[in-house]
Amino acid sequence: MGGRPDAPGARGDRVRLIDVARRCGVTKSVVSRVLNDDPTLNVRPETRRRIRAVALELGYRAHAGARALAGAKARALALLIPDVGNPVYSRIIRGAYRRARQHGYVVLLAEDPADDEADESFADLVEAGRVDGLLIASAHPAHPLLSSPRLARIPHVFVNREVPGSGRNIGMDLPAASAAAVRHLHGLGHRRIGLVSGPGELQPAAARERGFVAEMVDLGLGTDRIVRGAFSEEGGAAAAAQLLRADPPPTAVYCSTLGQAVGALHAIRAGGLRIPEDVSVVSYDDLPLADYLEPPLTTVAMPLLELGAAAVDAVLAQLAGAPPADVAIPVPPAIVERGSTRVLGGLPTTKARPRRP
Amino acid sequence: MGGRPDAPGARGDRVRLIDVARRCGVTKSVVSRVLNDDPTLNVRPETRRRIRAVALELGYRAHAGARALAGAKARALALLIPDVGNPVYSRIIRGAYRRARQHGYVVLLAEDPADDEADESFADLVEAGRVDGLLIASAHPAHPLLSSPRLARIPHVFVNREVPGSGRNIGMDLPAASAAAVRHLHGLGHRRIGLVSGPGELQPAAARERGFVAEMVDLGLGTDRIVRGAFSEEGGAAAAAQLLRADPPPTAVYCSTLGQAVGALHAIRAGGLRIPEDVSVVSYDDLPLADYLEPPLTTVAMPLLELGAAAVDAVLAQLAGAPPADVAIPVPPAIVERGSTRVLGGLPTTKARPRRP
DNA sequence: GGGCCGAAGAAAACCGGTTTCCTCCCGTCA
DNA sequence: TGACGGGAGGAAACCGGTTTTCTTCGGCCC
Repeated sequence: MGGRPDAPGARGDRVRLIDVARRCGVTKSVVSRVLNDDPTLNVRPETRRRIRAVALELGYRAHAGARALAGAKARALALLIPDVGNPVYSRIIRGAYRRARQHGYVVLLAEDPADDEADESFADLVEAGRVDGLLIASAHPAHPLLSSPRLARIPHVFVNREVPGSGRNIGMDLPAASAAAVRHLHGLGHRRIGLVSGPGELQPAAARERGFVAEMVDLGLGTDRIVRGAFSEEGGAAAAAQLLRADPPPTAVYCSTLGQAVGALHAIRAGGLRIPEDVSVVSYDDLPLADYLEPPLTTVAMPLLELGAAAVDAVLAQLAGAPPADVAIPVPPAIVERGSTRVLGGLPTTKARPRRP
Repeated sequence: MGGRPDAPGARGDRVRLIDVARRCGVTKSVVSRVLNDDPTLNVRPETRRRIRAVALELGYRAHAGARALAGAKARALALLIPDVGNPVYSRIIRGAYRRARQHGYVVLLAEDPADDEADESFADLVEAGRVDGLLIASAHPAHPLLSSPRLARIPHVFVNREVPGSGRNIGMDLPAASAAAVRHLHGLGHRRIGLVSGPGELQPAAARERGFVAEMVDLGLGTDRIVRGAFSEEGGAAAAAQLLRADPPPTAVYCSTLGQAVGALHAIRAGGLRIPEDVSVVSYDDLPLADYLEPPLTTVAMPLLELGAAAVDAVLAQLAGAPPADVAIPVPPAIVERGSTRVLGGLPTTKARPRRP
């Protein structure tokens, strides 16, 4: 062997495929195929072992750009969320991260501008070849991306807010969530149950509303106490205030988001009523914050980690060649009981018969 | 011109540099240099114009991987945040996004595991060549990355939580924030002011505490009402409860995070006291949620958008060859007055003094 | 009219992988 | 003994940019 002009850190001290190859006395093609588990490759187990060991020892990591360039996958997915300030997404994000990592993928989080900037953002990620697939959280129907033909060229799914007819929806059982809330309140003796719903054009708002209506009807209750408001504290406050103006007012309110519930608590109290003595409140979305509201809020917990994971699975399936398909998360919603609900007219301590007032 | 075997979408219908070049009748080197504003290039203005027009028309976008591979920059920065569920980061994120975009960069958000997985996460982003620089939000002193020699090889800054001595801190005027809160309370007549502080080893907690102490001393007030708790609702609740056990208890409390404030409101009420009649509460961090707490929370608003933008500027400066340097955001904190503070003994309705049960 | 110069662009090497197609060698079988 | 076959790995093209070096051409000067 004549000298060794190939110091490990020849350039920029990045460990390259060829560094591993040289150190093993093989060519880079073999190393590449071993590390990628190419089934068509024939090597001695000993060589395979050695390559793996050296790669590990040197801390080799493929250059994502080079890999993407060579026609292989970038091994990255983008998760587009509309508002990074909304903690609802944090659990979805975590679920997605973990599952992606298990598959050797990275999830890049991006805040989705959802306006005319959206195109730019999309181009930066997809058309620049940074990612292989897209998880789109909470796309509203007017989202510019949805009407762009460019979207069709990359595998993608919709999470947390369905796009009807897309055949790419990863959804939870939203109607079941509403039904659970209604049943819970009904079990506590409530009959006049109001709904703080979301904007009519948003699919998940509509789904929760449908579930609410269906369960109310099933229980033989009236469905006229429904007010729609924005998915925000303000929206919840306004909607709740309007519900309370009904005569007779509801004895219980179900809110479509935790943000709305925060606003509703505020409005109810502003109206001179107590929670839960005068009005019980249940909210969709279980978040840590619920524990620290006044009073702590009873919620419907959704399988968000599973949702994120399932979305990753679905995109990876598309990448593997499968046609897109809707996915329903089988985990059912669960009521998390806290202090904002109470047996109708019941004392804090008594056993109160919930069934027939 | 013999036929045209170069259909626009020769492969995978991606518009390549060479597609633009052919259509302009020049070579790709010229196109590349025009689009990157290479000052050493000599072309006719007409050619330059034509190239730009064609690139735009075709919607050309450079492949990030190819670009990174060719030794140029990937034009992406990673923003590592410890908890995507924490809305504090959302404004920093937005500030960073916007500034980065202005410079033609993309910000990739990643949740920083801050444990043994951190290495993997780092490797996935940095060593895979996906990003050119790192914005590290809220690194705590024991963060595995800080002790890794690999960090030194990539431009990076610390945001929102300083790493003493790193010379890479992008910081706000934390002591000024505390001072503003204290002055505000002092102006309302409060003298016994408590502090719900954060974990002692966290730099920002310490900074806020220092500012608090300094201002209290300046005003000739006692600084013995300081309790440290975790940066969480639980931590705030526990710390506030302990403050209230003092004799005499504080008439006002300043909390180091909004999460702690939520817990503190809870604990204060659980102790049978009213806000703001019995205890005034101010919190660091102004977030939309503050408006909807019971009562709406008076806060100290920090220049978070500016912080994110400044962090991007700093990393880009490092990329351009400048040595790393600490940066102080010049924008001062501002008090946002809401319902949780009141003149000491002031009486909207009554004078009530539940001081001694 | 030849030489020189600068403007305008062409050519080619290279980045670090992936992948397809070869080659070489050895054992086996006819 | 020679052809064959498969195991083990080598060689090279290619991905889409960037960057350095080279060429060509026209005009100007002497």
